[in-house]
Amino acid sequence: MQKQATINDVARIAGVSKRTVSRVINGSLSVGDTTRTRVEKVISELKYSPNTQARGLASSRSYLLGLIYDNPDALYLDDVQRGVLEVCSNLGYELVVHPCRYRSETLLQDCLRFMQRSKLDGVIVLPPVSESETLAQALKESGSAYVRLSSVALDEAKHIVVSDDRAAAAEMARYFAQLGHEHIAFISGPQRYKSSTERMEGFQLGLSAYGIKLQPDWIIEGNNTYETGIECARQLLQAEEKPTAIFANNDQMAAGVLKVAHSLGIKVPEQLSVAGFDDNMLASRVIPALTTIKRPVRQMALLATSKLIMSIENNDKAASNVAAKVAPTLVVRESTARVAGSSD
Amino acid sequence: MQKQATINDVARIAGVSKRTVSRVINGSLSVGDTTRTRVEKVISELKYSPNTQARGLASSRSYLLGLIYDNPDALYLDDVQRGVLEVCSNLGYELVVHPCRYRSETLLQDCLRFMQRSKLDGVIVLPPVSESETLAQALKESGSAYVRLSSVALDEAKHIVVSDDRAAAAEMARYFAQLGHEHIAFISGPQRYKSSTERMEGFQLGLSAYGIKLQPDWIIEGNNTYETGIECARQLLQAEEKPTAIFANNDQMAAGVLKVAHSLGIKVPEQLSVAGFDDNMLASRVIPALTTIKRPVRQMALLATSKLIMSIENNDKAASNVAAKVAPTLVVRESTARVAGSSD
DNA sequence: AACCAATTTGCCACCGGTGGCAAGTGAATC
DNA sequence: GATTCACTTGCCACCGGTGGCAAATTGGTT
Repeated sequence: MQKQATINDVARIAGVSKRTVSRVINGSLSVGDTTRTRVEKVISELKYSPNTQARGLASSRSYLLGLIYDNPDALYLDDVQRGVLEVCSNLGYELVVHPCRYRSETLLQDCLRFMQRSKLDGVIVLPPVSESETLAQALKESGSAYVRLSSVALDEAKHIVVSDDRAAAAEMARYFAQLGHEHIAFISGPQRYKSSTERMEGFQLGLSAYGIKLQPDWIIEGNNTYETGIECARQLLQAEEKPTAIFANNDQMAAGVLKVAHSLGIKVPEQLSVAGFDDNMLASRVIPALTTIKRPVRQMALLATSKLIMSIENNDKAASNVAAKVAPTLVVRESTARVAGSSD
Repeated sequence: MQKQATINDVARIAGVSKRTVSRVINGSLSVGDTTRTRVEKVISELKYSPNTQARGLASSRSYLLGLIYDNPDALYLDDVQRGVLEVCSNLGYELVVHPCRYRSETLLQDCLRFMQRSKLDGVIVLPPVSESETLAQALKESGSAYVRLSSVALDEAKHIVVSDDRAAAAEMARYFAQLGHEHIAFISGPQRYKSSTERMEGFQLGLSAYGIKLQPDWIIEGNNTYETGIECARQLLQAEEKPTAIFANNDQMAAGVLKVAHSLGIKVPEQLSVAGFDDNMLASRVIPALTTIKRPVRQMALLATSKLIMSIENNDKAASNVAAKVAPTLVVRESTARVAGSSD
């Protein structure tokens, strides 16, 4: 357990003051070339690396980012995290993960406390927590850097990355319509989340362009889990009159639909078309592989992190200039087909 | 952006010295009851919470734990992370995640640098990085607290949580044998990882108890991904002579087997039994649902984190006393059946 | 040679806590 | 009433950096 070299050691050996060493570390302009070289040499010889806590204490920077989320799908979280970490490690930041309860009364306290306890330089907020305007407001007021991921443009460009779920859902509608489906059901996510309502509205809008209307009893609300996907699918598929196509708010629930269809002996896609939303790993693993909407999660994470770091490093304009919107795309696989008995 | 209360504010208002406030915060015994109460009142009125950086600087504690891993399965990582976070948030720690490259030359530097840069109090190391003895050695020498997750007991009890994958694989062997299978193939993980060899050896050992021997050309090495699962399954199932059962080193590869079997028109489990290892979310989603081995990942994470925090808080004996071993268990679902044509 | 501005460098206070030790307090003991 | 001792409390230095400002150096002008 050898002791860590300090800035004083470097200063002493290089024969300069610690203030100068500090300047070298922080890439200050006003350091003579010879001095800089000498100091850098000593730094690398001593394998010196500055104490982040001391640095943070003095400069109120921690090089720590936070990721705030509430019980996300494991696959989604993993994608996001990978993306964020990629940028972080390139730019010298570390990532602290922080689950929380969106619906808790103490969400605000909890998140703010988290930020100040760990002295984070900024946070990335995932849905559905990102939909909380009170949290966003509190973050803004506390002067923290933050970026939200969302399905709706809720904030200024520098604070948000949005995916146009509405348009994507409309595209799925168009695809269904073109396959000749008219009896279509939708398994929605919790209606209290914007991402759910966006997708539903987009889907309805898309269908209406073809004169198709979702019957109210063919809109069922799940909570985005596999289990509720199963429940909703049972309701739909055990009824007298069955839809020929089901669009689920995410891949997990779509997988549930496949399971129920299989257990009822309903052939997918011959008798029933099924589609999901996300295009996560599950979508390609199941049989038949799911037609779905690919959300560019990783890309959103990259954008969000870039924005965040730019706004931390006091370059808000640059942060605003990073693209703030991404477009999910339709991915056609095996779970959808032309409606039985229709020609094109 | 209101200013944060400091220890001095609390001290002034409570009419005590900051040293006393510090004592209250740290739960020191030698503080009078009346004083303590008064200070606590002020603390909560001011919503004071100590600055972790300053605290860390003075006491060399950061209340930050690290999670070190290399490209794990998303589902595995999520399970671990949830478990770790559960303990963390109860005990006032935060978690910093740190992916790294196991096979990189700079693994050691990278990890040590990570630890000292962020002044972590301790780290949890996941397989396969946990199998690196040089890293473990370096951690020990640097005096850092650490706990490894592994399939083999590589370290002292206080530094490790192991799952007995060998025994679990043997149990799968027994199960296969009892179903009457004799023509059995195994899709292994990368042989450079102990977790892979443990499972393979356990499986072989288990089979040998029934006089069954794995033919060399029915042992194929994948790399634990779905894609290699598919490749390996093709090799096995397109051959002249096919196995009646395939055991894959993990669920991802088992899912690949299901996909290939389906595309070749081989019925699972009627013509082919398939089993995986992990029991992650995927296992129950696929059709037919996978028979597999449930690894108590979350439990391992909980144990590891408890151990880690105990050993940080200087109670190594207690850390050693926390159970260090967990037993994965067989979960029978729909993908396995008695071999065709056999009675029991 | 004297002067000046621009550039480099150093000094010292400070960030917000903790640790060691001394001082103060009150009750018990003689 | 004086002495002792255990228990509380306060003082001050220190952790390892950064920021503001002054000092020193540099080189170009007049």
